Amino acid sequence: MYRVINEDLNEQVYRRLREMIVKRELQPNQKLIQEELASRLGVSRTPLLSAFAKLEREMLVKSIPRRGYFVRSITLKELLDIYEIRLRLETLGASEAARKCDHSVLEALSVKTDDMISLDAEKLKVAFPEYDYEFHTLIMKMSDNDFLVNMVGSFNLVTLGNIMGMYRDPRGSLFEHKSILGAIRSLDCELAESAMFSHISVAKSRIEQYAKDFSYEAEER
Amino acid sequence: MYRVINEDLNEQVYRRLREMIVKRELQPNQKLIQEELASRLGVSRTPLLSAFAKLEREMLVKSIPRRGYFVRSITLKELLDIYEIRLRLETLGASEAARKCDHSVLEALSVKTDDMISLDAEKLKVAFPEYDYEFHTLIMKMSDNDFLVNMVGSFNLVTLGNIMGMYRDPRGSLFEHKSILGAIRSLDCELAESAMFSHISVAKSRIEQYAKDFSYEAEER
DNA sequence: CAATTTAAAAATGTATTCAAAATGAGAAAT
DNA sequence: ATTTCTCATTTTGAATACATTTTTAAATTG
Repeated sequence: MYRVINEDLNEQVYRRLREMIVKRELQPNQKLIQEELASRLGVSRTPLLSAFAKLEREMLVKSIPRRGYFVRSITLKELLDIYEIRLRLETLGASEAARKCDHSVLEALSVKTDDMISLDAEKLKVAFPEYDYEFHTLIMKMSDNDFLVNMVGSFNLVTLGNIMGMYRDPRGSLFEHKSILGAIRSLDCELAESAMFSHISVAKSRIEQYAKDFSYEAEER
Repeated sequence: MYRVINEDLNEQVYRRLREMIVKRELQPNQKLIQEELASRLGVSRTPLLSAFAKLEREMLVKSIPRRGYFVRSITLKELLDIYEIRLRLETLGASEAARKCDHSVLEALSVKTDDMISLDAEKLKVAFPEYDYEFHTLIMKMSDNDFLVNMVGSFNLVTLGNIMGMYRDPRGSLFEHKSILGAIRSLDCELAESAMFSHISVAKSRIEQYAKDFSYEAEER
């Protein structure tokens, strides 16, 4: 009676695998041995293959025919390429979000942001990545452009898996988030767009800086 | 001996299905009966399911658990949403293409464009869609941002399937293409970006106009 | 001892099978 | 005549089965 089945195994396996990759339970470049993974997840290889197909299209996994599926690793160049795209897409999203602003979502997000600000440094570091993903995703949702939600979602996911542990000061990001939210609240499209632009620009240069300092290893393909 | 196997059945089936959808051999909203399709393509349902999974992620197909897969139909709103995204992404691509210009690709594309211009109206109408897809794809390839190539490719595909037969005057597009190519040839990023912007803007308003004139049917979801 | 060959084991790609759910046609009831 | 119910048929979801290829490790060779 209470049961809701709008998710089949395919979908569940897909979500779980995605999570395992993003959280680095599955290492970059690691081969995904089908039997092993399937029994680990308690399913057969069949739903696994559909999940691989989806993950391949969002560049989280790579297929080499007859040799198997591998967790895709991202080079620094690719990470910056993604930021270049985010810079274009998320500004569009922010602008549209300001136009179609849903205040209940907006206020919920504001509260969450304030909550994060009041956390101590240690807790913040742990909780930030997931919050950050949600922040960006929800703003895209406010734009009411499903394609945008989809694409930005999968990019942020790729980003997420790759910048874990290279955040500098999450607190700075939080204040940038607040100004983006402020612009959306006042329905100012252009301001929202430029606030988002500088937010992502900062993140991007943070990565460039990090790459210089710690010579981000460019994994071969 | 001559055989090259870097494509498995999954990939072949995926490509073929994609083509069938874009070329309207499979109608929007049509249910994809697995056994039937599988035997039509001469494969089992297994590779079909992987193909569905990929097509679902690029929004060409929609899954309703326990009921099946359906060819996704695109509403006018969604089509315009896609154009909004193309406007952001392809401008980025054009700008980068001008920065990293590969002259051999550029000249090949220029020749092709001139060839199109010299076709008579009837032939042009037939040949244009495929050429147009190639034009936009190759420019993204010149940008050397794989993610961009991927995303724009799948969007243009969706577009392609939906604006077939609603082109007004392909010849106008061709001259816009020439000015984009000119800007890239002279390595002028900003000019390339703005030329691409106005090209896509024109296409977008053409669609808006078409929608007004012929009341584009907004298919229900 | 390194390089090559060979044979066994493991893993992949794909088809097949089977249980559970959805669909559809006809019978019964209102 | 329309709705509801029943049951056979179709279709899906997911596991299993099997042929082919890849990997591995041992055995052989130079």
